[in-house]
Amino acid sequence: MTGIERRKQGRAEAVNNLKRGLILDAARRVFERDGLDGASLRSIALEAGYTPAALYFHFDSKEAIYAELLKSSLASLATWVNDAVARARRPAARLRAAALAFFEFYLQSPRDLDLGFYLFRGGMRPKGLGQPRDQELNALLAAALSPIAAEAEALGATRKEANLLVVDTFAHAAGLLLLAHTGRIRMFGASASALIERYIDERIERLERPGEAP
Amino acid sequence: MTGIERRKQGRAEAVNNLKRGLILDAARRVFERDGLDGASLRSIALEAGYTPAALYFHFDSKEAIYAELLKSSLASLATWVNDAVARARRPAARLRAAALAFFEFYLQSPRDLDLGFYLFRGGMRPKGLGQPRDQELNALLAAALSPIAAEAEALGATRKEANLLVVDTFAHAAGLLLLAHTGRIRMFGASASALIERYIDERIERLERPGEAP
Amino acid sequence: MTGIERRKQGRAEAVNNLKRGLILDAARRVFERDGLDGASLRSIALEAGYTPAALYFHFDSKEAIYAELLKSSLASLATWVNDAVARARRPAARLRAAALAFFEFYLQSPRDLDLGFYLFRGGMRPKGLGQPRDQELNALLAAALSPIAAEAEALGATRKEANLLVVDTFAHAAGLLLLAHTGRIRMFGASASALIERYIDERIERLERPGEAP
Amino acid sequence: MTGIERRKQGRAEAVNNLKRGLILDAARRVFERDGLDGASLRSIALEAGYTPAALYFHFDSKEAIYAELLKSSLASLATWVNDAVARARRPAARLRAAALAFFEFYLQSPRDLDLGFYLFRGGMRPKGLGQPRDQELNALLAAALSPIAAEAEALGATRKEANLLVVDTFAHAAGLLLLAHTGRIRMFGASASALIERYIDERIERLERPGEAP
DNA sequence: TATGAATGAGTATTCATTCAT
DNA sequence: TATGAATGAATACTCATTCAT
Repeated sequence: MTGIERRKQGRAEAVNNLKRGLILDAARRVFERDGLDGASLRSIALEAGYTPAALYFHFDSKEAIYAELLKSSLASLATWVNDAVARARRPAARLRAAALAFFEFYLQSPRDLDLGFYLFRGGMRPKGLGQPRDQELNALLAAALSPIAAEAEALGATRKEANLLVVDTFAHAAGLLLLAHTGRIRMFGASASALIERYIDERIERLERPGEAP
Repeated sequence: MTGIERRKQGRAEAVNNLKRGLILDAARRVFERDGLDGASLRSIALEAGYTPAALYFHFDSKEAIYAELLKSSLASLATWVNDAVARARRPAARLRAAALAFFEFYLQSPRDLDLGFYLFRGGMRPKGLGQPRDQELNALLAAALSPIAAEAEALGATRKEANLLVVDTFAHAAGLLLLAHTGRIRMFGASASALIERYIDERIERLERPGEAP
Repeated sequence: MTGIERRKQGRAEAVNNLKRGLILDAARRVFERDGLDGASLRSIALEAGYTPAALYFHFDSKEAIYAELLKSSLASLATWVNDAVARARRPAARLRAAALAFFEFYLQSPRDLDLGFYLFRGGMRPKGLGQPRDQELNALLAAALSPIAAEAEALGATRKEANLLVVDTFAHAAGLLLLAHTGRIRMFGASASALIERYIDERIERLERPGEAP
Repeated sequence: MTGIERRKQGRAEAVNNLKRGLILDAARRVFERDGLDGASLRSIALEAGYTPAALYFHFDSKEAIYAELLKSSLASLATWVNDAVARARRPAARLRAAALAFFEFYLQSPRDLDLGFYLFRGGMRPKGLGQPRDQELNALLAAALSPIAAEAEALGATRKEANLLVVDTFAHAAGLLLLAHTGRIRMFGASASALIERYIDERIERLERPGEAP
């Protein structure tokens, strides 16, 4: 390949990625506007200024678009969590930061939560997004949560305890987010943020208290 | 209205309720068989031995059927929780029983969980099931969870603390159920039942430990 | 059922059959105009003055419409052949009449020939019109051809010889029709009608000539 | 044009023809694999290692590819028939060989028969493959069948009788092939090969019997 | 109370073809 | 010569809902 060709191809690839990105942006907007069920291939295409058929040059199927959206959502999540962790020093603070970052990411971005639930819903029904894709997304989620486990181990937890802490934290956060995003937490006069903080602090305290079972 | 007319009306209403019940049974079966997405009005009608149009004499819309299903699901939940509570004596045991019953109800009945999530999902998007219906369903959920609050107060918690306990328990259970029903809890080698028990026991222990903030 | 109800139902059924008939007529027109490939469900519906969705109340699928068309085409064929046979007296004349009627039916109605080929084409590919339907249609075709076999037996042929005569006649007629309807017979300066007549007459002559193998 | 230019052009043309051939090979494979309806331009292109658009540099349209395929199919047929004729000596045997070769070519190659029917089907509908192409293909078919006529004349038939024999033979063979390839000949417990042989032998016998009308 | 017929909007996906690069 | 992107029209079929009967 000559230099010119290389540059040409590079440019073409860049354009390509740009277009893919624009389509994904459109999908995000439609998704934001009409919810997951309203986000048909057709509406995504129109929002992006394309014919439905045109999307098939950039994505294999509607599900592929969803998967890509989820992937980038989970990537953002991971970045967000890692950034928060990086700003803290001591393990306890880092663990706390990771858990809170996870929670806050979804608290301020309901659509990402919807997407995440979509991933999970897929698992409820047999089809989902296809097994390989599913595993990839699971791995991304696990990666975003991994700092929690890592810092728990740094605080002296066993690998197993650390894993359980991840599960518990995820569960508690997910449940609170559900309540928060549907306005039902107000029914009880509670604040999701306050509750998740309290939950995490208790868990950390117990981790740090020596000579006690977790 | 004459006596005869009244009796006529009473009979008609009874028949009416019976038919509604049969339709709801059919809906439950379809829903169990095909999941939420596969449960079209058409398939519910056919399962019930009706034409789609006939259902509109008994329910205003497809959503109304869903709402009714949810209502009866929440009623079952309340019964289930109350029965569990009734089998225990001391407040701590009763609280424990209530929380575990809530969890177990949904653990063994994924379709009811789907319905519950559907209710909540409705809240995420603007439409939902209509505000009055929403409030009714919220009240039913709150009622099913009320024993938790009641027993917490019996253990000395303030009204506010009791409410927060309800929220926390609900959130933790919901999160774990999500993980359990999608098989993702296996990813972490954890058991949802064990985790919810541990969570509840800790909360109760803290409630009972005097002189400590919850 | 009361008399009134019976009459009501009878009327409803009549209307129903009428509408089915109108749709089939529309299908025939579209088919005539655009050929088999152009006869989409959509175009049939529009031609009939319906929305595509409406056709599904009268037919299960597009293929069901095709099958019905074929069925009625084969029924017409059978009637046509039987009528021709009935007008002749002696077996030889009846056989001749049957074979020529078969040929002429398709000679003057190219679209019915197309439909018939569609039935056959179905057999080439795995799918076809569904096996039960396929067998029903095969039976209709066989029935339309049955007078040929019957009269051959009346002329002294064995069952087996009679069957082979049917096959030969069908094949020769089908081949000539193909040539005729595509105008290719003119290439050879031949007349399909004359050729089929000659073919049949020879076969009959041989059947009648005693002491000779068929 | 200079010599160099001429050689350049010659080379370019050779490459061009080679590529056309490769595309046609791919088309044959796709066609064999997926049948006429499954053979989209897209799948042909992919099978050939091209993008769909690229095929338009080598063929005017999808129909043009089909036509080319047909052309080469008919050329194969002609070769096959001529080879068979060449192996026989006496006119009667040569005629017989030609007719049987025609039949056998299509008996063992259903896809070629499909293509042939496609050609003819085109004639049923107004469009077809375009008149000039149609005539070319007709001529190829006529050429493949010409030995039949030639040998018939060698046996003493007039030009006209010979032509009619070609038509009859073609028709009978085509009809039997239709029955054979759709499995319907089994319905009648008959064998296409046996029937075509018997038919040909009778015709030859009649040709040889002197003093009798054909 | 129930039906059967009908609508209109919608679904994802495929197709042959065109055109700027 | 070949590509990648795009089009526009088409495909069969499903959906919740309405309405005359």
